[in-house]
Amino acid sequence: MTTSTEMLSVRAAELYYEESKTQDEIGSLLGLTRWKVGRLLTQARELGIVRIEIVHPRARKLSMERELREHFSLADAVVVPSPSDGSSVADRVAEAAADYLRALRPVPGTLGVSWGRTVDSIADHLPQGWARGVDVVQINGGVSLNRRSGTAASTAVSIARSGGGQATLLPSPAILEHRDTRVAIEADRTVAGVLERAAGASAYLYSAGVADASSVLVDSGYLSREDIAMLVARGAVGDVVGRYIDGDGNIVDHELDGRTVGVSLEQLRAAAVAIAVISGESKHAIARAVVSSSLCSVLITDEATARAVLDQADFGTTIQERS
Amino acid sequence: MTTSTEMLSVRAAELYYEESKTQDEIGSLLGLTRWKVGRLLTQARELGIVRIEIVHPRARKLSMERELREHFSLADAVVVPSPSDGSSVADRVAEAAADYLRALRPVPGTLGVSWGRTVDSIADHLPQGWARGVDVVQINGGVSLNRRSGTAASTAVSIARSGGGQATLLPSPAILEHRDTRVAIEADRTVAGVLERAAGASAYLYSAGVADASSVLVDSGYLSREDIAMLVARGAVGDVVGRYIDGDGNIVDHELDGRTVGVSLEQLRAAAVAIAVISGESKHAIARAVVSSSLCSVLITDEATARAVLDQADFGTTIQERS
DNA sequence: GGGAGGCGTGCTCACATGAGCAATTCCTGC
DNA sequence: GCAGGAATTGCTCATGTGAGCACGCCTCCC
Repeated sequence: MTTSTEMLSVRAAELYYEESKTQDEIGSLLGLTRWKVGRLLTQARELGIVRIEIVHPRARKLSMERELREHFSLADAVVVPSPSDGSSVADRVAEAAADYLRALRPVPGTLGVSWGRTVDSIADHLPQGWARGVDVVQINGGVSLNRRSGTAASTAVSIARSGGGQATLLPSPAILEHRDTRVAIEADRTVAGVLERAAGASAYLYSAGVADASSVLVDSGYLSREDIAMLVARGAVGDVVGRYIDGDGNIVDHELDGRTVGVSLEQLRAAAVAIAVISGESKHAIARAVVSSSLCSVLITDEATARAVLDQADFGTTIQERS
Repeated sequence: MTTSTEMLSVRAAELYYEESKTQDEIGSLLGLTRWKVGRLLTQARELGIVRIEIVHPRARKLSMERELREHFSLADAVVVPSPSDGSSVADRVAEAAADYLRALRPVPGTLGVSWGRTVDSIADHLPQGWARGVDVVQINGGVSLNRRSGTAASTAVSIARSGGGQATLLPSPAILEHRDTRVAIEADRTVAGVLERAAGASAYLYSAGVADASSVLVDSGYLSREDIAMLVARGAVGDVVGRYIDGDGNIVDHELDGRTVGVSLEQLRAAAVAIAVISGESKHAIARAVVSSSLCSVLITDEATARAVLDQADFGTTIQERS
């Protein structure tokens, strides 16, 4: 019985979706009433006999977005499908982030941004005139120790320029050698002013880094490979605005954190709009940490990362990760 | 412009097919009229952004079936999708053939069948009582030279038994050594009677063989590897009811054909219902030959073979195959 | 044997949708 | 700058479709 119903479902689905016949026609063709055909089609869809797929580089996974919003009380989520061809996931996610910013309402008067490859790529994808009068503030210390210097600044400036506003840069290293220096520099009028602007931003945009030697913070000379190894040993999964956190979103090394300049994690958590853009195989752990510890109100990511985040959620948060 | 319309199509398709929202909900969501949304969806389907697929082992490719019917004036065609997993295509095609026979109307009073792996597999898939009172006649000489003997008989008997009718076997070798012997045996009252019944069958069911050393005719000792090599050299692509034909459906070796017992190709061509069941990579050429020379009125095959047959048709029949 | 409950079926009705058409806009060539 | 034509848009209307309901059948349990 079941098998013959299934066969009818298949035939009905073929006639309906491939031959675009009406349910009535299918009914008389298969000797069924049109309501029966309707039910068979519903069944075929439920059983997954009929698979409807949206294939487009800029398609999104709305069902996963909904799950993310619900599980983690996010204000919003954007999930980009993992590409079947080899094209770059990071690029597509950056594009989606640019789209999101562009459509963000209310338009933020001041946008706090971090820096790094991801944010830089988002800046590249923002078209000229994506907004009118969006000012940009850096929310963590810039890179300035080696050849890479200037990237952080150019990211912020580029976003501000295309958004028709002014960029305010944070004239400070990301991490200082002594806590006292950090306190001193933050007290400096210029820096204090920027941090104040940053604190008052109407939206934040940032990414997250992985806790390994490939980090931009290592690259820039702020941290050594040994520092990273130590952080990992203490449970760090990655960093957000230069601050290393563990799987539960807690600061791993308070001494290090005390030497780090910029917006605090508490400020991010309290923000109305905090957009985290995190993608890629290596960033699953840090994405989980960011989302589950409410560091963002909006997550923009790829399908694989979203699945990793949700899978953890399904098993409950009590299950510990094996290291 | 085009790109933004495309994006709207994608968004609309997502909301419609994944979120099952109504078109005017989508309209108000995207700030469009509901007619615009309808048009976007049509466009999305036409552009292939929305891909609807029917995934089921017993699904069929109705569009290819239609093409086959139209290109080759077939009464009917059945095309089974090529399985994505490793499961046997031959088996699925045999199952489809059994389904087809079962549903065939009017029910044939007498069914002429050939023998071989394919027909045997079809017999296996016919359920007990698939018809009431279908008599079966063999349409070509049986296997009788080696251990395999009996298969041909059992195929026919099995089909007849499950179809509630009697089997009439053709008590003759498939190929004789001398033409005169063939004439003599065909004149014999018993054999002549069977051939007459075969000629009067209301439907035929047969497969086709490849012209290579793996042929059942070689296996059974009727032909040597050298014979096959000679046939191939003369353009043979395979055999139908023991008769070797070239790409255009012509008998390759009239001398050999004169020694072959059974229904002639002309009889098959003239038949109202001649069901050819041909599947598998190696049988593309013979399938093309059978279909394009009208040896069957119904083709049952797999997707890949159907595509091969149709591709040839698209290029026109004038293009010669390179050997 | 008889009743209760569950399941499948056919139907009504309200809603969703596509075809076809007028109105508008946009473009193009003069 | 403007007329003509093509494309696009909003609409009417007929049709297609799914939700919900009533009926009958089957089964299971008393």
